Amino acid sequence: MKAIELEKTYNPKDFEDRIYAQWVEDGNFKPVDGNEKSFTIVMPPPNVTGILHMGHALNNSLQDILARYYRMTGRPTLWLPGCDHAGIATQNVVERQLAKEGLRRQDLGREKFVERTWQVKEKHHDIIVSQLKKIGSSCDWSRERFTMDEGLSRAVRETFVTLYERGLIYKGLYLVNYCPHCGTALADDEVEHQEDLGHLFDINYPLADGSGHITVATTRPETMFGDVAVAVNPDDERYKDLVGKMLKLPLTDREIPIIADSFVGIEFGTGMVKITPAHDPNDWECGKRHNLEPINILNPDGTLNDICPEQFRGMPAEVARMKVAEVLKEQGYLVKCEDYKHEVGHCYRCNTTVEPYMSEQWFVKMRPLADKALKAWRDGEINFYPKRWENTYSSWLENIRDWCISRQLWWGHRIPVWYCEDCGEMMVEREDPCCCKKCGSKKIRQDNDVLDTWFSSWLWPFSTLGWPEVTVDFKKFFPTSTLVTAYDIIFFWVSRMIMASLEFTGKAPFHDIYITGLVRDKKGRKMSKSLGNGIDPLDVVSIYGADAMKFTICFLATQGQDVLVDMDSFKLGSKFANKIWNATRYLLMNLEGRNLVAIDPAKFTAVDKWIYHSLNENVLKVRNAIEGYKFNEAAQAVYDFFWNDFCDWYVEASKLSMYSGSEEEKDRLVSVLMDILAESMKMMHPMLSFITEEIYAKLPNTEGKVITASFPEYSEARKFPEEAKMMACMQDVVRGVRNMRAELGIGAEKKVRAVVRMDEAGDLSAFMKEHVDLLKIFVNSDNLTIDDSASVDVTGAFPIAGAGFETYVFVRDAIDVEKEIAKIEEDIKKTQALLDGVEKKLSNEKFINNAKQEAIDKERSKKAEFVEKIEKSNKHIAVLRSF
RNA sequence: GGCGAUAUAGCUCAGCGGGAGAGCCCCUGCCUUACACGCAGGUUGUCGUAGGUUCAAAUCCUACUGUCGUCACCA
Repeated sequence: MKAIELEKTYNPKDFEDRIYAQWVEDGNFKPVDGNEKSFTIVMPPPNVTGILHMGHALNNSLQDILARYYRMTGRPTLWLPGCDHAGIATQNVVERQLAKEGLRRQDLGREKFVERTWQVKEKHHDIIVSQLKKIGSSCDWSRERFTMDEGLSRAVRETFVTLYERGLIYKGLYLVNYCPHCGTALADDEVEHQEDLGHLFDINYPLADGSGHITVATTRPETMFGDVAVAVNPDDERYKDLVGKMLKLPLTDREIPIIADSFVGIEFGTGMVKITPAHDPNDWECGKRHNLEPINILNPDGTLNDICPEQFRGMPAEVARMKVAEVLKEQGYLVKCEDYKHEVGHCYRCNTTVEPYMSEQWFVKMRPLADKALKAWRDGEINFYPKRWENTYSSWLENIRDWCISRQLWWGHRIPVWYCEDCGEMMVEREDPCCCKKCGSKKIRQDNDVLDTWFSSWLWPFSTLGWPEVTVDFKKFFPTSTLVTAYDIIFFWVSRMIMASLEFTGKAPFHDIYITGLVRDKKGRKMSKSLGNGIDPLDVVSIYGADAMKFTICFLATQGQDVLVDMDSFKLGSKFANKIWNATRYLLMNLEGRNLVAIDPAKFTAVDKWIYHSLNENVLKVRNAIEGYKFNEAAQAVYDFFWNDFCDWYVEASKLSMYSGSEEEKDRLVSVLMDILAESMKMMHPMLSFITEEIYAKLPNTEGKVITASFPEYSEARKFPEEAKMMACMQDVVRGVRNMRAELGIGAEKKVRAVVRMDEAGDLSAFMKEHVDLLKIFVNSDNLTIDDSASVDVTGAFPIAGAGFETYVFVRDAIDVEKEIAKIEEDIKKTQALLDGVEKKLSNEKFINNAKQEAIDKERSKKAEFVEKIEKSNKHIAVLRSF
């Protein structure tokens, strides 16, 4: 046959896009039919707020590796892609756009605003999809979903109504977290606590009977207009007599009582707390206990409302705070103001300070759902990798609170509840009603609020497969196999999916949860826009190629560790891909004039057996690593095999026969090389998808595509442990001589004479003899003898110790005898130390009695080895002295 | 404050009961007709500190110290 030419340099741009398009065209990402157990991943849907960052690249690279691997094992494999509408986040993006045009969403009106948001969604969606394609994601685009598409919207409505029917959704007036900037309520976990520098004010409240005053401490004096009481601890001796008395609330004409409640800390501040149920969670609870009517002092935009004295109305709370303090001071009520550090809630989307705000909202009763989710975990239905995240999961579920699901936004699933304006009837409906069910009036209006984004996301693993319909896909691919996600959304998403899935399908939505680390820069900082330390995945692909990116990520993705990268990090993958390319180019060149023959194990040389053995062992490593989510180990295994074993030793060894072997031997060897190469492509494909596909197509011994090929099996027939050991000995000889040459400065131009003296004539000796010509090349010798009868005179030769043999190199002239002796003596010292350790163990009765037999045997063989080495070294010193 | 993670070569990290490993860096030779994104050779570590368990500990346990992450916060 003719040589097959490969471009001189590895240039992924030449083929990545072409190959991706071909995969899509051939439907390679669609699950195959079959009775094998299916493997399913649903992609964590990226938000349509922007474009993908390195975190997405990490996440999707790992999912891609899993999908490609399981696809190659023959299981019907589905990786389902999609995007999330990301309510608040996307709405914010659009509102920021509008702000640049000097507009607010109210200026457009709900309908126009939502329309515009859809446009933004489309734009970002298209970018996200093109990015996922660029990085090589093998997801099934024909099944792509969006959280607001028709099917998913139906699932959302079904869920809402069903939960309502089951008594798990309720509406009520509660104190919720409210973001004045986003203008909506938030769930508890959407609030991030950050340390803020504020002030602690001590304010005097006069007793109504004029008998003096008490002092309360607060960080928020402006909320005093909502005060309904002052509380003290019932056990606080100082204030016992005051309980029940009335206070005059400064700046108002109201009077409030002093009450006793055990939540008040005696030690803290003055031991007296003003109670503002409408603006503080603790006060809210306290207020409920004492039947105190909350007084709301804020407008929805966070400014003070008409309940407050006129001079403060319309002021944002933070402005009012200092103003109120000022007035209090003027009037002599403020007695102290000191700087104070405390944790304050912020909106996780816009970072605005969150206000506890009393309003009517919809909630999901979580306790019953959480209990099911805890049970499923305890029953072993879900496994976290790494395991420690299970604590995070369980402790959150154990302390769960009801979930506020209504949002005062326009972008999202509108709450499927209608109110009759005539009779006040409330209807919770699967289908839009046309009129009031009770009075028949057509004057009905739908609830203005939309649902929390996560209310659609938590259905993702089954809504995307057609639920609530029991579709073919749902039956085949649910429950899914693995979820790959980052740890920052275990609460938001992972645990809620488990709850929803158990509630509605009766099954956990996935078996395994692989929690990735976060992508950080080289200094360990989170990648962020404000720091400007982010890396664009597309830049990485553009510079190094998609394979280089995925392989590097895989190599660095150790379970539970964050991944630290900069642009240069991806050289690792790039270099490896380049190596694969060049090795292939060389091997394909050598096809010139050759004929491929069937691989015949009976004709394997010992070195052939070794490389198959190594391939086999690494196949096992890769399989175990991927199945156990140890991505770095899988990458390490293919790297070691292909580079260190195949290229550095096997291909180098093959050159001998390639240049001087018989025609028949050359055909046989080339065939073996092609076989190993093809097997390597299959083994590496999940991690290096494009280059392996490109090469696989060029190999003369392959048919079809590597993406649809079978992943190599671990095979008993490829186990050759004896040959592997002998090869290791040969490598020892080679390394020994090369080392000596380098140390003595014997250049490549100078050939040496060498004798490998075997301790005995056995298999190892036969192996060395079989490969004597190879040894000559490896050590650059023109005269090398394998001597198993000690018949060759080695007087004056430089000795190198080995296990089962000694190597003598005739380089008398180059040697600095004293230096070499010193080196060997140093070596003996080290070995002696090891030997001492071993002997100590072996003479220890307890060790002999307690250790496993194999451990004892190992120590014994180590002892023998050390003794042999020291003996040989001593002999070699004598040899050197005789020079 | 609770919980959790982590501390191994100059850097980033594997290893997690029986002779210290990888990648990058560094040093020395080499453009050996696949690859200088390369080849060959080499250097580098009280495996955080102190105890404990064990015949044996980088590996298990405890405490401490540093770093990081989370949850919860008392006005």
